[in-house]
Amino acid sequence: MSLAVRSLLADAIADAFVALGLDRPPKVALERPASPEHGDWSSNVALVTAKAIGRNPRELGGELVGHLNANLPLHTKSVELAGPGFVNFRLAPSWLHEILDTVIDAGVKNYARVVSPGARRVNIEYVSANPTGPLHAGHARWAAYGDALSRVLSRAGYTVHREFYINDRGVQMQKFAASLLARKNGTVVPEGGYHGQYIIDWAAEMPGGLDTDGALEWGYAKALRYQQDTMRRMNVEFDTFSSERVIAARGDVEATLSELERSGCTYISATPETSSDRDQSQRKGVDPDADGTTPATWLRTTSFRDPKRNKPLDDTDRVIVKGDGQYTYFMPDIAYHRDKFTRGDLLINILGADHHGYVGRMKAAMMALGHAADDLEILIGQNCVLLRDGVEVKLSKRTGDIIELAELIDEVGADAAKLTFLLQSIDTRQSVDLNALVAKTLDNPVFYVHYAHARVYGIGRKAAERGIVRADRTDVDLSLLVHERELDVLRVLADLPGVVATAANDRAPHKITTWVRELAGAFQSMYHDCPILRDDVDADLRQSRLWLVEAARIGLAIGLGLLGVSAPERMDDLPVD
RNA sequence: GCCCUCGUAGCUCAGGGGAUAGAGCACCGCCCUCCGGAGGCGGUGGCGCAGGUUCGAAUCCUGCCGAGGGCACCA
Repeated sequence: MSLAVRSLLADAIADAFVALGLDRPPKVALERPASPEHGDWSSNVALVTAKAIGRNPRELGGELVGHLNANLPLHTKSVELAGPGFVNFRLAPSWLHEILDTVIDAGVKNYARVVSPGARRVNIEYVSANPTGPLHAGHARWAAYGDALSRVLSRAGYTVHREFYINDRGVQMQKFAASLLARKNGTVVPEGGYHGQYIIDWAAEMPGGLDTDGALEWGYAKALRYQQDTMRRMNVEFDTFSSERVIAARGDVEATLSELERSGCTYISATPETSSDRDQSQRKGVDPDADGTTPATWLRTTSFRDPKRNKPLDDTDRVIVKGDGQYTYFMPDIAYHRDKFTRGDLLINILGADHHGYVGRMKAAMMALGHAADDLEILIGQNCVLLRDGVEVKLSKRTGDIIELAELIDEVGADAAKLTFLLQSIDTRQSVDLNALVAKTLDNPVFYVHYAHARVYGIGRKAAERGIVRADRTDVDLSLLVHERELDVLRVLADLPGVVATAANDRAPHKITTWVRELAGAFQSMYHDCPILRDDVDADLRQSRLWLVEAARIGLAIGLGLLGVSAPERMDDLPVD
């Protein structure tokens, strides 16, 4: 596979340094140049190392090239010096035939299954909507992202546990129950209640005569079932649904609080500690009359530093037990994160940008519990803007203006919905035009990729019709594949292991989307220019092309699988022309 | 005021130290005696501004401008 070629060439360069009487370079980078004129593989090693050893980069590069040309590595046709000192390798197509062999040997199950250096047991929490209503279209981005990231990390050697947190206690639940009851009884929805149409619909469904607790339990069960059903219909999976109630009932909150207290990271005060308090290491006394506030228990979140930025993780300490003895929402959340560490050594949370302020304090809390700052990774995604007729649709359960995720899936299907949300980085705000997504589905990129995959099966069906059988690979001469379009497909396939590694490392599943679209494009071009089943195609060439098609199928299936998108064998609803 | 993310083609976005910045849509040309044209080939068109680091910056750093989101003893 490409990694094999890469390390083979890197070793050859390192050997060349030694042969020239120089120290072996600490690192030899090799990359696939953007322009084919720069060869198949390129190294900047001369540029990087020249200065340290007091040499001119072009001169050093020239010597390396000279040695490499006298001792050509496997597959290498020639080595050239270019630009400011790049060492460029021009390879024979045989390196791509080797890729083809590797892809077919490894298959969908094992090709591009890589082991990341940082791979470990990871717990990924995503979506985690409050059980007070349906999932809406705004949740879709996190569902698609969390699901795809889980798949990518898993292929990169992580052991993945997927999790959904249910906030089934607290005032939101009370408001939800009160809103249902108000609609049921025809009274006015209370201040701060939920106004969505779904409340009206659900209230009609709800049995009569329930008290607040009864309505709460009924509504909770309804919302949870509904959300879980929606996730299933989107093919988004979870291993665990964690209930705040269960965690609290187990006594985890108290246990966590006393652990924090024992750690010495808490203090009791009416106001947050100031730095001078700390310098004098004195406790601020109870100061009840300052402005009527009573003392609370604080977590010293400001005393932990972010090692990456070398800055404090938080700019003020945080209350965990209020003056009235009640926990803040933060406290049970800490207990939940503590619990998650039983199901992973690395925690990943996927949250919307509106939760950004929460990152530092939770990392600090985990450090107070003895974890490293890097053991909790909070991935903040920018929110998604939904447009209808070019106008932004505001989503709010409170005001009642929501677009249900279930409806979105009804209209466009799970695949189109997911791929749409996986087109771009979560660092960028995404605009999704619902009209375009729904009405112009033919423009949706999922169709292009699906079509490529279905076309592979189409070729298979056509071959069967014509009685053409693919021979054993050992009887097929893959070296007949020399057409640029054929080699392009193999070049893209060669990139996949690296793409998987980068996507995992950067937590960026959209890189898989970019790649799979590229493969689909290379395949379509190849299909157009390289006939396979036509009568005028040489029988041996046909056989090698059939194996190339199989490799493309494997790549498409892996890519789609990593995105959680289906890989159809035929396209059903062809337009009527 | 402070913190986070983003500013790349008319639009939606890739590219996130490397040599001539890519794709889709839109627009303009071609290509159906051919394996599914939901396709293929080509063209027009772009890194917000100013400094800095570097052999090399769309990419890293600083400032400014612009967009979005945060800064509770609410959840």
